[in-house]
Amino acid sequence: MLDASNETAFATADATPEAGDAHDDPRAIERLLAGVAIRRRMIGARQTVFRTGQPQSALYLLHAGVVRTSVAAPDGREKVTGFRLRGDLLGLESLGTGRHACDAVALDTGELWEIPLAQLATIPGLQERLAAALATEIRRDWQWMLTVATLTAEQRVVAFLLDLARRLEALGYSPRHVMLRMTRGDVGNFLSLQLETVVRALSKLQAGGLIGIDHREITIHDRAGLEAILAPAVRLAA
Amino acid sequence: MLDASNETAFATADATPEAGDAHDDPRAIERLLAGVAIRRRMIGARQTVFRTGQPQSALYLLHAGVVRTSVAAPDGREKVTGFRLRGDLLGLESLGTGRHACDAVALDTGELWEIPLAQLATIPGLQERLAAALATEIRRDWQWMLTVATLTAEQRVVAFLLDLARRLEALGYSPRHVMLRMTRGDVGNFLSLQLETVVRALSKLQAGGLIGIDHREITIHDRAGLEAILAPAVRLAA
DNA sequence: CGGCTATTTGATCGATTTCAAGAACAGTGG
DNA sequence: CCACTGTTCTTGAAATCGATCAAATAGCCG
Repeated sequence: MLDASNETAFATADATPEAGDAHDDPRAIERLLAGVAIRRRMIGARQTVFRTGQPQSALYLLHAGVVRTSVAAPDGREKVTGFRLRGDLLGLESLGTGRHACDAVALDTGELWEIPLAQLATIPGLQERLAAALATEIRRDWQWMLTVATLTAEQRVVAFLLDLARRLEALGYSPRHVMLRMTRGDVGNFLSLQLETVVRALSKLQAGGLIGIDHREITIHDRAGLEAILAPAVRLAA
Repeated sequence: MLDASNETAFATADATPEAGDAHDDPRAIERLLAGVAIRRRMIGARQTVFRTGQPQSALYLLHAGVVRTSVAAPDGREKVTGFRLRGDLLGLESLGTGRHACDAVALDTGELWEIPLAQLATIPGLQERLAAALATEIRRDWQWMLTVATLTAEQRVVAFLLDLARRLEALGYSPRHVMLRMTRGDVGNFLSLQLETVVRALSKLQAGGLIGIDHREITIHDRAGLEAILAPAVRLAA
């Protein structure tokens, strides 16, 4: 039978969609790449890793920095699909098409490890891990779809902060200090909110003493309080 | 080489997210399975193919019928992630976890081809195709996220109808007659709308002579007119 | 023939968007 | 080093689209 470890935890942590995938050790893929010819690429803020339509020649393992991925319609409508941190693979969504299917833009300076597509089949065990990484991305997307579709503006912002704090903590950073590398507009786009709504939600959380705001540096003062904001939805289960 | 037909068409047909993946011939995977030990499984309306948390032992190739996939939070909040038709693979999102990550429920009678996970590695060329299928699902999800996040209620309903019509046409059905196997509530959940909003949108389209409604059977009277409803967004590009 | 689910339409409400305007900040070049 | 310029952030006020509440009808299934 199933215990609470995976999917239940996944569901409980619904507001932080990636929680259930802790078994995807960020360093697992790095280990697989030992001895493989990898090109390192440094990247500066606002530089693009790749753009929609460009021929895809490699996957990129993000080794440092933060990258925003987004899809866009020809009329300019745009949707941020995620913010990628160290250990995340970029370009997975384009496998099988030959061309990139999204834009990937660095939000600060970073480092990418380039894995040529030609090498993929030659690395033992990588195929299975790639499939697993793709599946993880799908589950992540679905959890955010659920979050965006069912929570209020304030709850979404809280879910975003807690998710980011958790991911940063997993990478060894302080879970209390969340440095936003993206604009309020980016956050809003990701959460399907206007940037003013994000600002208001953050202001309200600050006014309530739950967080501190210093420009892009968010300090989490009351984690339990933040989680309580997500709880009303959870409590309905009782 | 790859011409512009893929991603460009993908972008232009943004309202019908799966348009760009026509190269994913539904029968391509069926061909790969020639000679492989496949168990067929018939399924009736409202029966579940699998549920979140169940051990995953196989992938399922949907050979007939329509299946609704959804994720849920413990408090009952639920999000429909897609409606699967003939040729779609079920269970991809769970690869690497050992347990199913969503619910899959048949909306009418259907037939599933069961591909045991143990067989996956033994079928030549399937690994690459699985990765491609997973990537296609990610792009599909992102396009719907974009659609839901940026279009009005009426536009979303139109996008849904056109997408379904296109997919059914690709399977050999009439592009004029869209048989909805799901409830208005299901459609609304998928589009992040209340069922009443879906009803009103459909009623308005019918009043405008664009479609005909006979319970779950939708007849598309004016395809160009429907596309024009999506056009205002597109026109902004000029 | 019930009993339940699904659909439809109307009326009202409200959370978020939209519009507006000022302030703070960051990057740039002189 | 500092002025300049454009971006980002913040807050207020008003408007709106879709949600919510309500109720009647119609199907469907057993």
